[in-house]
Amino acid sequence: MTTKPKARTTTGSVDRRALRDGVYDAVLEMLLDGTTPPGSSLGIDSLARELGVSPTPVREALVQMEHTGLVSRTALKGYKVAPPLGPEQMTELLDARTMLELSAVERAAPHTETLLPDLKIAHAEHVLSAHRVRRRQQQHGQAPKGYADLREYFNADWEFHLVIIRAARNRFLLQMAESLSAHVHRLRQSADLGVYDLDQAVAEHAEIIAAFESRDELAPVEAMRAHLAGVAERSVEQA
Amino acid sequence: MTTKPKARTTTGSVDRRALRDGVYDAVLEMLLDGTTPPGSSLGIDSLARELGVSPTPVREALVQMEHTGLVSRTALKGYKVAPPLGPEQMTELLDARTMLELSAVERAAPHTETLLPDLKIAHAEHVLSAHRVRRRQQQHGQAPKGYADLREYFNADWEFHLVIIRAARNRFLLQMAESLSAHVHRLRQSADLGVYDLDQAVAEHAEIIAAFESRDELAPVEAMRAHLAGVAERSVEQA
DNA sequence: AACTCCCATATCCTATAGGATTTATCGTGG
DNA sequence: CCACGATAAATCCTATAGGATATGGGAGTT
Repeated sequence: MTTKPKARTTTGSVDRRALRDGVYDAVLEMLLDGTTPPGSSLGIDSLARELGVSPTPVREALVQMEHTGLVSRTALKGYKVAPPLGPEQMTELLDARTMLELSAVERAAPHTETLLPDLKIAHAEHVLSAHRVRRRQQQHGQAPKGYADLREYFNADWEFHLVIIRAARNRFLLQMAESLSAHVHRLRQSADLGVYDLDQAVAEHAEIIAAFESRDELAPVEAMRAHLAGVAERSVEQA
Repeated sequence: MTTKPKARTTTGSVDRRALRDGVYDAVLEMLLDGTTPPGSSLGIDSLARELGVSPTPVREALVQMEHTGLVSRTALKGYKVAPPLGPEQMTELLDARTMLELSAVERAAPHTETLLPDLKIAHAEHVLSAHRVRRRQQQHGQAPKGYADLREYFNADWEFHLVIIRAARNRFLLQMAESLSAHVHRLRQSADLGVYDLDQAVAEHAEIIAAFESRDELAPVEAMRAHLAGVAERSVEQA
């Protein structure tokens, strides 16, 4: 499996991506798939052999991933998959996310004119991927099990939020949001959501857009607050 | 040549610090001293030779430092010191910090009883280091030039804020704050503050403590807001 | 039977070497 | 005098090897 020689040299492409970025993506995919149980040790040369590279880029990718909280390192002992988020940690995550996104909406409101087109595009992508997931679910009976199917939907959903955060014109807020994104994804992975969540999320996103279109200063904040409250409710519902 | 490349093994402590952590601290110190001009390239094996280690731990330390924003990496080109914060970036930083710390104060208010002792200790340390800096300034005439003298004061000041943020009992907020700390330090380094700022900061911190002691829910938030507004005012005053 | 000590294996951490790429310098032509 | 191209040095990126350390199992003792 995955025994590709990687075509390492002289690809002539505009990639400009070092090997460590590719390793980072591979490990991230591996973690988000949920195949690796939490607490299992991530051996460096094990990953190196598995990916067909040397330990050095693997080490760098793990260092980069350390700050996301998905892996934890113990000096001279190695890396291991971080334990799953407990109930109180989940509450903390939702709380921090709410704080951050509400502030972002406040700061994005003055730029509603330039924000709305991008937001509508992101919403369309979200709706489309939701349709696709629903179609897939109807075909395969239920529970597509393969997380890769939902991956596209999650990205579209998160992209909707990112568009708003980008409109806040504050790179530190954006940095914080990206720092939280991995945890948000992992939280949703653990919560085996059903098909109803899709409809509700899409509807709440639509209300956020409507709130922005109303040109009311407070409406978007309230719409986002309602949406995140719904997300929190649906998340703890699983636990 | 202030480096001790030897005798790092089996110190008996529970730290278990690998070499890459030491390199990280060394590079951080180097950057915060302000001796390295922004935009200058940080050669990997240059640092390796300078610190007396191999390139591998240097590389890992730089990867770890990449996410703080103090250094920027271009694939296949190397690392360089990040450009200094422009005026709008400074505004963004203060804005993000205000948002974060006000939220932290709100969440810390319910735990005032356990918070106050630690806060008073941190405040005492802050006052002490302020005295020390003032004494030093009176001796050396003015402008201690050596940033290392102010380093202790900055840490004490920031520790005061960290105590409050820790009391918020939200590890993601704390993570965000630590992510911002490097930028805050660098901002203060560029702003060559005078002795009056010390008194004002100490006074405002004391008012924050008084606000917590008043057992009023809103008072601490307002006190922190006033403090951060003062910090912003004194920062832009330099530009 | 339970505990301690010791050793073998696996892994991490650091150092060194080689291939690929970028940047600087120098010479030549317009 | 300026622009352009080729060569050379420096640097980055990756691979491999060796020393140091933690973990697991077995023998011996109480």
